[in-house]
Amino acid sequence: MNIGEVSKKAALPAKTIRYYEDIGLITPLRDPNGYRCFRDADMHKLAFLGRARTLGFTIEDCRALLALWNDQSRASADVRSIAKEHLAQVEKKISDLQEIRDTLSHLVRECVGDERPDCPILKSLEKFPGQ
Amino acid sequence: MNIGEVSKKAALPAKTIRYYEDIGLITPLRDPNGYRCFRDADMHKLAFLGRARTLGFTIEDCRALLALWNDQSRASADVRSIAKEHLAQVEKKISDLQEIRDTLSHLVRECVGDERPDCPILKSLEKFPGQ
DNA sequence: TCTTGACCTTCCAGTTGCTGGAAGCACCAT
DNA sequence: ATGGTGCTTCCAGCAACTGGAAGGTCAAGA
Repeated sequence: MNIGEVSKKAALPAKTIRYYEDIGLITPLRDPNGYRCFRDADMHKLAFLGRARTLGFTIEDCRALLALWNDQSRASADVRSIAKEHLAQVEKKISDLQEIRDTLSHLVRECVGDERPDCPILKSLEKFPGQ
Repeated sequence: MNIGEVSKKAALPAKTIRYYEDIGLITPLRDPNGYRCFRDADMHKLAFLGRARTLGFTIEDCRALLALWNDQSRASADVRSIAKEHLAQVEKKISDLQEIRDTLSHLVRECVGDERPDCPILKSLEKFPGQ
């Protein structure tokens, strides 16, 4: 399989796939003409990567998960701890964003948004953080 | 005021303040010795920037907001539309993250996390996105 | 056979918003 | 004079790609 076909099947841009090769996440073979030649195992890895990335795992998380995936003797607990750690980060991010959303929607609600220059949003932004 | 004092008052790293000058968000004067010399107006702008950034506005948003802030004839509606747009992005991000959290916490709950190599998290990651 | 166009290659630079570090003045206290 | 802190500039790097240039390869059609 050439990169174009793989790109479609794995729903990843060709650029991204080449990048993943650059940083050593995958190692596709090469055809005599120099084209990358992807086997099923590569496809599998890319699908794995695509899924893990959409779940927000970092590239380094992905590298660790791939290693565990390839390790027949891995402990399920190792994988779980990576996922749990990541889950905690996601939850933190959600609550941070919720706080931001609340502040913003409060500001937007307060602002009549007309032609007058008087704007409560800008007024509020003048304040020091935490004040 | 030198950069150190400003850095403390505005709760922004000196590096960040220099960076903001580099990209033209602020233009502090200079003392004869070459040190940056911040006036109250600069402090104000930095406080504004700090607050807007903690609310997740991009630098370009901040540039636009600062311009509106300095524009006596601005319409409150212009500011409101930036804030609303940003609010929509924040809400989108929250719901994306919530979906991710749900998937992840489901996976983590499913996984017993023991010494055995059998791991439902890795199994699930094998699937193509959307399958 | 030639040409066209799609597809592939590599390499370099840019994105966002800083952050770290090196090398070198400036200033103040002892 | 010396030490320590604070200031300056500049260069490089982070994550995770993305865009674009310059060029090789392949299959189909005139």
